[in-house]
Amino acid sequence: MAKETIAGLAKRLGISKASVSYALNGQPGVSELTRRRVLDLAEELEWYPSSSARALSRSRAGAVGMVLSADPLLIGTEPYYMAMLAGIETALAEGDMALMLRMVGKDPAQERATYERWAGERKVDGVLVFDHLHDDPRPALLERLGMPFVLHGAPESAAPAVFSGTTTDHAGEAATIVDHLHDRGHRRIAHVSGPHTFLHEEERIRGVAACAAGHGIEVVPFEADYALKAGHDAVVALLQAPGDRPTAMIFGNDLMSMGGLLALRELGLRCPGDVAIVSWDDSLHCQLASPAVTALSRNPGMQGRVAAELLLALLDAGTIQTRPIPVSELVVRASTAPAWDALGAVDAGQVPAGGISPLL
Amino acid sequence: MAKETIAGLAKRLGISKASVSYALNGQPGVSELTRRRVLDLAEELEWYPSSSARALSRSRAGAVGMVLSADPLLIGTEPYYMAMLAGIETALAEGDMALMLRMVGKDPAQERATYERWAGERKVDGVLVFDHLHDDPRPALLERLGMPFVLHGAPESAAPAVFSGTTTDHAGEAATIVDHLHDRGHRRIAHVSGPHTFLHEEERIRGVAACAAGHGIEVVPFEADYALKAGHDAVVALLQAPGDRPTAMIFGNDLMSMGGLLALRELGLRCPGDVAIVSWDDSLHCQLASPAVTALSRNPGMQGRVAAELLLALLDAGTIQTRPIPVSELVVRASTAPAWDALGAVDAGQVPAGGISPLL
DNA sequence: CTGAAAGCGCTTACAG
DNA sequence: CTGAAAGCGCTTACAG
Repeated sequence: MAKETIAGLAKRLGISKASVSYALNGQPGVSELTRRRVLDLAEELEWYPSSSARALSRSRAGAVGMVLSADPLLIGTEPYYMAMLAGIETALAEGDMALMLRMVGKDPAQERATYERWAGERKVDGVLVFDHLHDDPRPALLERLGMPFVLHGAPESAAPAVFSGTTTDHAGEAATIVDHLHDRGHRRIAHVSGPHTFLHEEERIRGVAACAAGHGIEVVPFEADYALKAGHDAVVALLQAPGDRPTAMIFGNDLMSMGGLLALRELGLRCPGDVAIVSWDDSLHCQLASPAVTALSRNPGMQGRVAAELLLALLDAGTIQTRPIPVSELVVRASTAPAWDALGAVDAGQVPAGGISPLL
Repeated sequence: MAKETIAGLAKRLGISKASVSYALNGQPGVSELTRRRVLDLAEELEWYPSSSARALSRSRAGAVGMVLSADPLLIGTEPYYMAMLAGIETALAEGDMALMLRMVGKDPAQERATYERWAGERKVDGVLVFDHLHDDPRPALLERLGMPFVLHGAPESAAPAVFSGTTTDHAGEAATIVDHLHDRGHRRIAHVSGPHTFLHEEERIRGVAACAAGHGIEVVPFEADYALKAGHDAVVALLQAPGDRPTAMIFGNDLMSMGGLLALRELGLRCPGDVAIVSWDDSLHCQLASPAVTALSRNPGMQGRVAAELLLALLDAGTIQTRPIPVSELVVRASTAPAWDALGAVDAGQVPAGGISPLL
């Protein structure tokens, strides 16, 4: 069977190609009767218009691109990405847009080359950009390429009105975490962040410092790189440093939190007895750890959905807008249990009463 | 600046569109000098041929599709998928093919509808199909749609020569696991598998049974659904059942293994002292657990790469072939430590000496 | 080796 | 409301 085309349908129905097209696209110019006949025939034949022909004549690819630029190892172990992808794809599908995914290592040149090529080939109609960097070159590049984009996770303060993006209240998140640690009696804490090149890490650091200052809490900052090992090494370094040691530590993601926990065990320290832990990102890892780790639940699926919806609005209506990501919620677990509660859980690996069921 | 086209380049160079096209595509029909001039100009202008125009005239989309059909929750927490995606995308990019990703829930109708639409719209040139089912309707559907595909993970026994696919030696994997447990002295084991609708689970069950029979080991089969809770509940059910209880358990994936571990803790049982555990899938969860869980390392990234390469070969040359996935390796950890080694690690949560460093 | 022309399968003014 | 025609930007026989 030869592939059906719009011309074939037209001939079968004894009408013109134009009428078929109008009928298919819900445009005026055809009678209701004709429209129904076209639609019925298309369904009967299981026929769909060719996407490339459509793309060519409409000058619209019908797809949105996304470059995941991170250490493949990190991407594979960070549940964050997959959950966000799911949110993005679901929202795009509802808007009848396909998702084109490209994974490159932590190589800015490749990400840049991908955008240039996509723009040149008009392969995608827009892109989703993540992990806003300090002095991020990507907005300017995309602007120059004429490629619509949405920047996810810009700080509220730095939200420029010239392009679409989501914003996160990093200071608010920081306050949630620091307030909690203050409540638990901590007066000296360490903050193991991700690389300072990420704008959101700068904002978090600022937020933690500000809130801690208000409480009279001392903060020891420590820059790391989101890897498990980095969390481990940070703890070792922090605890070997001269001076009072911190009684609590904030880690920039779940992987580093796990590394930190491992280090504490190695050093024979108890969590939360000797050092409490908070993760700036929740995941199954935090839930399964012993002790389970208190974490900021950022709902990556919903974040992806919001970003995707902004891009759809930009492409459909040219609407440039900024939308705040709903505030994250702190899920309190055993790793920051108050001393008296923690008695039964200080030994890493002991499960505090009631610490399991919420998972199942 | 108006968008450049091939006609524009031709005019600038004073040659015909055809020559530009030949030069661009490395085809004969142009002098080396002309070819160079074309390529140089394209690079200077940062110009790329329109993908939709190309797709239309070549009748080739330049993209490959993949539909991830699983519980979003599972997908988000199963590192397996992301790692495989990375392998797939990398291989496709090398073959100059884009990856179109669609995520639908565990809904066969949606997966089917996606294939029908992709085929009708000629949106992708081929698809990658995963999780071979018992009486899987997808091969026949794709065949009918004329959509090239590669089926990943068919059992070696059931590898039909009519379409491309990768095969896994499930029986071999089963033997690796069962042999190991036999070595450790286990004579009664439970096998908590995924749903029997998956062909690979049937094969695993058969393989475990066969190998166990050879060793005189008794196997208690138990069907579950890959979720954390399922692993937990399986353990509870298995240990409450009358008769001798198993001294070791095999879980179909890492999530169920974690659930199983939680259940053991709840029940006050020791691992591996009372019950040893093996996971039929490795991941960071297995590595971080206490005790760390012995697991079959299946290298999802490489599996994705192999499947993608088969699809590229099929699309480029029409080559239908079957390729075996290299055998998986068993990573032995504390959860199956021999009794004497395990003395220091029986208490879930205690870290066996040397159990941490390999991670970091 | 090069040029003029048809074709890929749609969409969209423009007349009727 | 309908039809004939041009156009989207490439590729590819077919003559020269």
